[in-house]
Amino acid sequence: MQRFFQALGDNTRLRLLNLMGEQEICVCYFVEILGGPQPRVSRHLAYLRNAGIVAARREGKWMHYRIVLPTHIGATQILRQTLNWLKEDKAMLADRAMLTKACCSPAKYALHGAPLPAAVTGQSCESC
Amino acid sequence: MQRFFQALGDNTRLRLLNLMGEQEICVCYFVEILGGPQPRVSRHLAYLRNAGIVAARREGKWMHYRIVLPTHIGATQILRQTLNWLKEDKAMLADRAMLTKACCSPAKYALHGAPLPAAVTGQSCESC
DNA sequence: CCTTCGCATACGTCAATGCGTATATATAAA
DNA sequence: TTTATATATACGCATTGACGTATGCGAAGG
Repeated sequence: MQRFFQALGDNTRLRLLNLMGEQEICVCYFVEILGGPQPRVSRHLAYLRNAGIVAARREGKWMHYRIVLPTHIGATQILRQTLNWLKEDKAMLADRAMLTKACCSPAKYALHGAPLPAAVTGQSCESC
Repeated sequence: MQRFFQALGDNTRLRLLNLMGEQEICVCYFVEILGGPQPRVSRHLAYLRNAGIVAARREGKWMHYRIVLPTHIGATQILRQTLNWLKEDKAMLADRAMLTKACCSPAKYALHGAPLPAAVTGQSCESC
């Protein structure tokens, strides 16, 4: 329980969770959107993994992360509430916007050949 | 937001919040029930105060702490959910039980003259 | 006053954690 | 098999935070 809240007590990890939301996301998108060096993203993902909040799936060279809802119902509700809270935050909204725009200019975000997240695949983008 | 979760990411602070619940509690009860040295309680209360989660009120020599619901509705819901989660925990339940029993044997808990918490005042205790 | 009591803070120490840089690992491509 | 790409981990460093002990501060009572 303590560990659960500690995992949520970091802005980078909150950004990662916000980007995952309901869907599975490739690590390369995290790196691109957060903007910092790649090991930072990887370390925070490992932290969330150790806390049991996310799970990883390998697909070729790429790793996809997704949120796994906790076994305890109370923790699940708190996690959902937290994700809803993140939706109201302006910076978090900007992050999600970048994820959507990635379908328009993958080259711009240096995502050459990276698999598109589920929400982007087959989705129309108004700025295209 | 980060700060909010960091404040919840410590077992001692969760115990303090659990004891406060809906009511105002005197610091001496925290010290007695948690069992450790007094500065530990005081420091964690200060942490919660700085995070804006609790507020203090002086009454003579005694300090009373209470939970203040955050201005943001989302944070309030998460805090409530957390308190409900604490209610299911066995150790937390034992803490609250000690608070109830305090009305039966204040001498046993070395609470000589300390003001009784609101929930205990005028409340009948089955073991008396 | 001066003491006592309840609580807060200062101090030093130690473990945990975040960071960037460098490097290891794993898969795919050439 | 060599090389490149995607991700993870190792390392050293700086910061945070939890701890116990000692001390300061405010309020009550002698």
